[in-house]
Amino acid sequence: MRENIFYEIYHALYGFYGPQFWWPAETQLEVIVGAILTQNTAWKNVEKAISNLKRHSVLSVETLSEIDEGELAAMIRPSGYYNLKAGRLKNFIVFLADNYALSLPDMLKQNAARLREQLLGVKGLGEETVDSILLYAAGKPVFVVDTYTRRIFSRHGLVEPGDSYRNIQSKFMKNLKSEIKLYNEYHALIVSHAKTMCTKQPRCKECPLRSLFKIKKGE
DNA sequence: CACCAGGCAAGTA
DNA sequence: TACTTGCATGGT
Repeated sequence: MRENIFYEIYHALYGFYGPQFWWPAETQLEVIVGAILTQNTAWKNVEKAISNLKRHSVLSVETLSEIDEGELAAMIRPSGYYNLKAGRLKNFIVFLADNYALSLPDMLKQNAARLREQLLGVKGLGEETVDSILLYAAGKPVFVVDTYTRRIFSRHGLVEPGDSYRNIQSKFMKNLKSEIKLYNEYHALIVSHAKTMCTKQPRCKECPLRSLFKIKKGE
């Protein structure tokens, strides 16, 4: 009895890259801030921005709620789209104040489906950002879909290129047990794979997925 | 020099 | 509904 392909890929990636220890952050707030700052942005630039926030001691709910948006924008400048993202961070803090009295623990205790809907209502938080918060900050069993997931899995014919976010997400969640650790590692492994192998050396001999697929022509 | 990176919202047809 | 565009820095 052969396990399904979603598990096979997971085990192949895990065996090759090992545990990823995600999310790279010290606190739950740092996960949330990082999730917003990394939107269409290299993580290395996000690290610089977060480092600035720590250096100025503004990586707390209270200080973020009080800091001037322009000053905040200046600090996160290295992460790009800094005016936009300063506004998005503020939008989140205002949401937290209005709905959870600025209590991050209270927010993270909320029912996953309800919290997802609430966060999607915050301007600047889309599906990937929200699901990253749910999984990596709140510890909810929610699978995170990103551009790498789309690229790799559509290339291998497991999802359609035009599939909606929710559609792709449900394919993973139907084929995998609802386990936080599994979802955590899987998404992180996809990112690691995409960064280290997939884009740089497509179909190279060392690819851990090589034996699992007959790669479609054209790429 | 061009291109991309752990997206999202708003505008257009 | 399905495209297109603006947002912006820093690395390759």
